[in-house]
Amino acid sequence: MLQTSGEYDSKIYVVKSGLLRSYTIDEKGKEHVFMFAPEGWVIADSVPPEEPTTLCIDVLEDSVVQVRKKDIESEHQNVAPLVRRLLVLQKRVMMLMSASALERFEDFVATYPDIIQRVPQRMIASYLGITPEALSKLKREQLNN
Amino acid sequence: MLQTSGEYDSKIYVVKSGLLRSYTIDEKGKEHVFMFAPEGWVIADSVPPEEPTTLCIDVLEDSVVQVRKKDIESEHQNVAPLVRRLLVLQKRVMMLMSASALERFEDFVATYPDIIQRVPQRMIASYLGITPEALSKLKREQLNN
DNA sequence: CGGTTTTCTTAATCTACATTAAGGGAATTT
DNA sequence: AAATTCCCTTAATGTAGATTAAGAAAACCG
Repeated sequence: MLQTSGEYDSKIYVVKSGLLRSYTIDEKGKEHVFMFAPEGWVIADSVPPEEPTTLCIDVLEDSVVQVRKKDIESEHQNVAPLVRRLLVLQKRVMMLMSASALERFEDFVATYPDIIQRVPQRMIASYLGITPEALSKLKREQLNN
Repeated sequence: MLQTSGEYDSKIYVVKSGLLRSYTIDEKGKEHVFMFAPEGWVIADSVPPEEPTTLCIDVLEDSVVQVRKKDIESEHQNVAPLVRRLLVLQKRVMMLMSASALERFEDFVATYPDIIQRVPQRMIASYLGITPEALSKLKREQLNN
């Protein structure tokens, strides 16, 4: 566990190897996966460091992680990764609003084929915004067609 | 209409006055509002300028808009607005995944109280990811409780 | 190894929201 | 002012996915 919600002075985690995950826990105790971060990725809560975090970040595999301070100054040489991240989130929002669970699943498989092998189904379901039961049904229907 | 999907060399629009909107149109011809941008806001498609746009951007009120080139270099003095935008999208994704339509509506009203007055209900419904009919019902139930 | 825990699946029932259809009111056009 | 168009609402019915409950299969563990 690298970060729970409500903490201050949140960091940026650069994944050298392994697999990290960020998520929230709602009032009913249900987890909602925000993103997965395999090697080469960066994961962080976008809140400013002086505000309490909303995301939890934990480790799904043995990992080597570089912990970096949120320093607006030191980041300003490259906005490119931030814009890339914006595009990913833009697409995610549009998929959640306009695509069915099956379409979102197929897009996820196509976009992150390696992650499927490495995390439990229920976390993929959570990322897609559906229950593990619904995902299980989806996959069966996909096979029968 | 400032931008339709499929165009190249997309711009950044800085809203001096008035109200802009970005959205997609799906295969069934249905619009999905991605965001509203009143005065002081910036609106853009996050795709790199050499790739085709996915969003349409149009004008909901008479507006004064500054059109800016997407120049990674010229932007790099301030990453703060990009991080702020990331936080907005992070929250939007989590709301779409974990909150009911009513909760999303109440959050929208609390966060953007001025926008409600200025845009048709069906666009707010679209932003929330529901139909105008569902929003209409929601509001009635909200009054009766 | 057997026992416990976690993960995944199946199936029945339920519910939030979509779809379809219709009507009414306000604004705009002729 | 009649006609057209746009916007919002109501209500009936339909459906994707949630919930609940149960069992099977795999992973973990004493």
